[in-house]
Amino acid sequence: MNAIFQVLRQDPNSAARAGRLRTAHGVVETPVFMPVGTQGTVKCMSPAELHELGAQVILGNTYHLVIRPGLDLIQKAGGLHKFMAWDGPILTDSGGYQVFSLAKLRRISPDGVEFQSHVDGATLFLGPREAMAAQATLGSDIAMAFDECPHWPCDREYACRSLELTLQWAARCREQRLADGQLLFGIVQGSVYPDLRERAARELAAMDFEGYAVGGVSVGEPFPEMIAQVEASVSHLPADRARYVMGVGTPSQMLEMIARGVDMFDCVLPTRVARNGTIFTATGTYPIKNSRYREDFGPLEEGCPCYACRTFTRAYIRHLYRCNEILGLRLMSWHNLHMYLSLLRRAREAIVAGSFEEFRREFVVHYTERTETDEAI
RNA sequence: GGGGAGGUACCGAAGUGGCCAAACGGGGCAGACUGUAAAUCUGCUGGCUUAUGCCUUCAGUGGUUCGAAUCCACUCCUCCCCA
Repeated sequence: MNAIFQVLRQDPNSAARAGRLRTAHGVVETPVFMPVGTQGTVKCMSPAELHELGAQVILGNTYHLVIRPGLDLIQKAGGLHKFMAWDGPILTDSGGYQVFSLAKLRRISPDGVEFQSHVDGATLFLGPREAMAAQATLGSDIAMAFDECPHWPCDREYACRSLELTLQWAARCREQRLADGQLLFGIVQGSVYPDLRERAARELAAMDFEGYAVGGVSVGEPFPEMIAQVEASVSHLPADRARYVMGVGTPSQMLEMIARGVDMFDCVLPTRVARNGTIFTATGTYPIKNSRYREDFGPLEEGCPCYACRTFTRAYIRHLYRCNEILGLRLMSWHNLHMYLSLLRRAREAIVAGSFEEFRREFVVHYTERTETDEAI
């Protein structure tokens, strides 16, 4: 079979599965974590470094790239892959998330969303038609439907109206022509209402997308709420298509979702938090900027094989951070991405080996969302 | 020796009779960050402390005043110019 997505191994003790997603720029082995490269770059990391870290697919963002440098330029450059010199798969977000994050700068209508550019205030319109055309020009491997990501909390009435819009837009996106070989994913919304989630999943499934995403999570809700909405969505999505939870999450959150049948994740956490001086480890996060690491000559994480840990000490990286030295940001980003990417790689190996539940339980026991600082108190 | 400028919290620097435990920067300490308006943002930064609370501070000493970082006198110290 030449299916776009294949489930290669189903975990016997959970809904976890190991899969393979075929894209125009290569095969993606799932479950997978996709580093976020909003403006045509995963901040601090070169494509060569991303390959070395084992990144299989990265994100780009339609809204941001339309504003800067503009589609014309990227078209002249020969598409986003060539422009940014990344030859692997790229997934582009449609700009739907900016409907959420730039709420103060936008106005929603049935045809789309009018944004005021956060850069220069210029008016910009993005709807299903524009977002699809833009992503076709960018030439990403996976395009996302244009959706509205509602805030949390969100009353039922708004959630209903918002979902109505998202579903209409999804249908319009589906009708649009994309670039050759470009895959399109639909996005389940519905806020915290399981019946809305179910309806969204069923209607989107009927539209026959190449893959499905769960949106509208990690918008401030507590984790039990998040996982409930993921379950409510995923359980009604076709099993033979890739499932992608957008904007998630922490290491343990991802494992919990893998156990519920999720295949793909993206999150700014490892890279953003790195630039703000926080390190991810197998036991949780800790702020390297804290004074207690002043004279700590151990690695960022004991036993970690990444370049930053093999080569530099906490004391040194803390010093770089405090002096605003770029290398510090790079090394922290390097380590955090390595932590995320290797975790998902090992999760996949565990699924293939039939030991995912054991792997998940083992990890979660040692991993706490608390920081080492909390433990010390 | 003569003339001038100045000494404020960890540092720089405002403040020149009450609204001053003292602006603002920096530094320091901590926190946040989940489809990236983010190398960003928030809080604390004299002591005691729940405090619209008390105590100790604006070079030092003494004074004027109901009240002084702010006015006066003297002392100490720093810098600049002329000898």
